[in-house]
Amino acid sequence: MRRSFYERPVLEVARDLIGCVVSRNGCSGVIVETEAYHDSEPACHAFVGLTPRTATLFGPPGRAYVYRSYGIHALLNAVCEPEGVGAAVLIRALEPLDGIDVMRERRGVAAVHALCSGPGKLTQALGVELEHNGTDLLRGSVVISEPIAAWRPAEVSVDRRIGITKAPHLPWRFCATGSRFLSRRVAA
DNA sequence: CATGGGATTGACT
DNA sequence: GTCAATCCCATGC
Repeated sequence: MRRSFYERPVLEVARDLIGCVVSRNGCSGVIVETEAYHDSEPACHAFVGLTPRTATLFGPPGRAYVYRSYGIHALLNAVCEPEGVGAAVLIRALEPLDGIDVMRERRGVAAVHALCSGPGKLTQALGVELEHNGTDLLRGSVVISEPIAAWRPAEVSVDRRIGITKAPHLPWRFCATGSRFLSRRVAA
């Protein structure tokens, strides 16, 4: 993946990340669900401006933005758009590829479709933690790479974002159409 | 310094 | 369907 891939409008990147591969220390999966966040809308953490928390979001594209959600889960994002713009793509679900037994151990569940079918689940399965905030997704310990040949990028479905109270109507969620590894079905 | 709100998940009715 | 766990950090006094 090139740096320029991320230095684009966050909605384009969110759609194009479907089918790409997230890897971390032997575990990997195909991205099947994403959501876009941008500092122009209130659901984005960067809406409040530049603070210690949002510094990564306003930083260079292609880095990981990892934060703690509900005091329990670490959520993984890919920072987008030029430096100075606060925008990122939340990685919401993966189709597991490699290291499935390690993922099972970390997650405490056996079913493959339950390993990475949610933003908090996939970080637990891959061992992504807050210490990865700000690391480079091109060459860090968490890497996103081009789609593999075996995985045919399906059609992409669009839906409203999940679990937010602000700007809930924006159609900024992207899913691999028909995937069995989503966090939720796409609304009809 | 005290308070309150989550980009969630799993357990339970 | 409901609900609590748990902690970072933004905000306000």
